[in-house]
Amino acid sequence: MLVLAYVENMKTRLGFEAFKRAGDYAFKLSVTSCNPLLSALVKENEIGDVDYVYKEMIRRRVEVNVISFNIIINGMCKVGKLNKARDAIQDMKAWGFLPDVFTYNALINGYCKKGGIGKMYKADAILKEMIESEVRPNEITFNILIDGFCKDENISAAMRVFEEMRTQGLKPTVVTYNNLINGLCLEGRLDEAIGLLDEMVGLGLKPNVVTYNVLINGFGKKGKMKEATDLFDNIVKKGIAPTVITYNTLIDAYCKDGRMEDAFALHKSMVDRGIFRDVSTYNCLITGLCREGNIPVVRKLINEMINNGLKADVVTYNILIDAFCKEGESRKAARVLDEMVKIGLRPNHVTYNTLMLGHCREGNLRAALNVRTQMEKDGRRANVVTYNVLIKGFCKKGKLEDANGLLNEMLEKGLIPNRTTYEIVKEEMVEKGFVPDIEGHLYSISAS
DNA sequence: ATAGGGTTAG
Repeated sequence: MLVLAYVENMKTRLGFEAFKRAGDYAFKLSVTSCNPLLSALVKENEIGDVDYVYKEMIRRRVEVNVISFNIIINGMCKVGKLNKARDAIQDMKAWGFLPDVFTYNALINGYCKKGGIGKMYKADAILKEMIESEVRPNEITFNILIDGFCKDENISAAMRVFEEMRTQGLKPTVVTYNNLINGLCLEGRLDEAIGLLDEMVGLGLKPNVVTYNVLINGFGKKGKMKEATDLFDNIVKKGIAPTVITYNTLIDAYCKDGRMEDAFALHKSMVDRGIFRDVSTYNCLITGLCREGNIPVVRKLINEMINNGLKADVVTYNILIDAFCKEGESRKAARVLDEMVKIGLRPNHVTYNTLMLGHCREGNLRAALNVRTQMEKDGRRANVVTYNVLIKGFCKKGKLEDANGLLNEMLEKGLIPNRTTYEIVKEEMVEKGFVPDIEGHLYSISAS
């Protein structure tokens, strides 16, 4: 069977083409080749093609099974198409398949990852729905929830899920501990993170490279470079192979600490270890160099990156735009944005917001507003950061009425002000005697 | 032939 042969050889595109060529002869296709194809497409994030294969499987009357549905539902959840996932669950029921633990885990994971307010509440509701349908959650279900609460900066809720998991007789795994350690690290609670590391070792669980990566990241972010470096040395001593992420994490920490020589030493040693540097490696180094104003070496690095077969990505361009803006060269930054569009990269919210911030810092509100128009033409809607940048820009120019108008506009659009919004309004408006329409509203935000 | 964790920019 051609489709399966291609997919097994990691030639997903060819497998997909063979699927299309197979025509209407169902006997040529079976679930044993369609499911691996679906699975490969999901891994490559080709959700449009997943949708196509799914519809065609139904149309051609390929026999589908519960695994087909689970792969499709997981794919939709991974790209945040939660409503589509729910539709697929209706389809699977109509076909006589009941959702199982894979189906529910995919859906819970989708809600945990999608972000937005109340997402964990929804994830919790699905857990209840799952239990009511007599599908038992497994350790993966709990790991997903723990990670979700940690990313929601709700460690205490994550700890409660951790307890619940044990009550259910499920044993925590390395992933469970990694999630919790990461949550604590991101909150700067490093002592507690180390406490959990000891606890997991005490239980006979072996920390893996991810455990070390999250710890290195946690200590690095706090500027505790001695500890971060020791952890890195520990990995090697324990015979655990560092990955490109381990290197990137430590390189980034050195760069932020202004230790560019140490960062470049690591960058060099990656070659000796046979670890391929990726765009992130270069982006970390370029950020560090830009901060030092060392543009000649930035150029050299970009050339090296291209020679290694890597291409600058949106993040690379965002770094360069930010660097020009910080030098008071927003017009040059605008040209960098044009250049990225020319080579086929689509600017994201960060790109536009960064450039707008640069214009605002130079007091050029017109240019900032033009960028906003450009961003909306590009189909990127203004977000909270966009408004924060503009509101602060107008305040700095003494145009408090306009800033007040922007605040109202932001609320009308259903955007939720964040802590930065609150601080800008407090420092730039309220403390200067101007009372914005939504002052009371903002106080309730700052309280939460 | 199906699920969970780690790095970068405002």
